[in-house]
Amino acid sequence: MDRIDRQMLQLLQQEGRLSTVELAERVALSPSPCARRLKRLEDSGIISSYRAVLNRKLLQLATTVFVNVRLMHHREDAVRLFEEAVTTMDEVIACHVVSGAFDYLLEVVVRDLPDYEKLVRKLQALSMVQDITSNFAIRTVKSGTPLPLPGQL
Amino acid sequence: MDRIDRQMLQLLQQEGRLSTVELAERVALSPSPCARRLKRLEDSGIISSYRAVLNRKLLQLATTVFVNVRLMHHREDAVRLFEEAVTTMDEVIACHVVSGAFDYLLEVVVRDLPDYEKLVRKLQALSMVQDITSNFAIRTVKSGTPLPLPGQL
DNA sequence: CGTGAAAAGATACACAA
DNA sequence: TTGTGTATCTTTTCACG
Repeated sequence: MDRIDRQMLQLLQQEGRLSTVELAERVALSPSPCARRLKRLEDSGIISSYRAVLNRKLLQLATTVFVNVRLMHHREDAVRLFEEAVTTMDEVIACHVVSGAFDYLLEVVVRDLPDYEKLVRKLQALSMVQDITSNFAIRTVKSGTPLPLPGQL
Repeated sequence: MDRIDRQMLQLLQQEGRLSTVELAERVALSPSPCARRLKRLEDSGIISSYRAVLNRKLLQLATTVFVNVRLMHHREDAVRLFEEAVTTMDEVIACHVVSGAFDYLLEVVVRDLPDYEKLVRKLQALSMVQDITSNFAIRTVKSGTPLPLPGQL
């Protein structure tokens, strides 16, 4: 893992469909070693996948909400059931166990407020959920930025 | 925008490097119309980009923190300067203006607690920042899930 | 790591249904 | 609008220096 690997990762985070040849040019390498490095990065799991990024506005999914959830208690089965429920909800595109006053932070993407309300009701219907608090994303300043790769790996 | 387009988007959100031919097979179409549709989705901006997704643990970027920021006031120049500052901070991979008690929600990725502290100090050094609160991501239940595409577009 | 050549695959287009 | 076929171009792969 050297400077060139990091450079490749940086580029692929922005243009995931770069071919080996294009990538090679940009990192000033010939295609062969570039392909070898890329394969190594993929096989090792450092590159875990490639994804298309969609425009939410154009898809009428303009409403992003951050929902904080607190559970009643933290018995193992309640936790498991909650996480399974959340996993099946497509509107929830991210879910983290977090420190602080709440147990979970969910990132929710919906079309509009009625759809948001439906989701909230689904969450509140879960018996292990104590309470939830929502914060609407009014504007996105930045998102999906490339990861800051540590320079000394 | 019909069922096939949605199917393509769904697939590309999970496998961004699918070729036109592979994609065509999976949506039961021949390559030509599939390529035409894909081009349309790209040109229209519905597909905004393709990205490689990296494994944070393997890159020693295991610490994700959600940082809430409140500004002193909301004069236009203070807001602009704050957002410019945040935009230049590589550790901040997302930043939203949010409703609720705070003004901004930042998603921060760092290597460890010392690096986290450095970032907090950078934020606190900004004169327009009133206060910040951090919530650590202890565990990620789900993240980067495909968007829930509305079925009736 | 680089070069070169061979093989495989993808894209683009014209035309027909 | 989709399907077929073809031609072209690009990419990938691999052996070897």
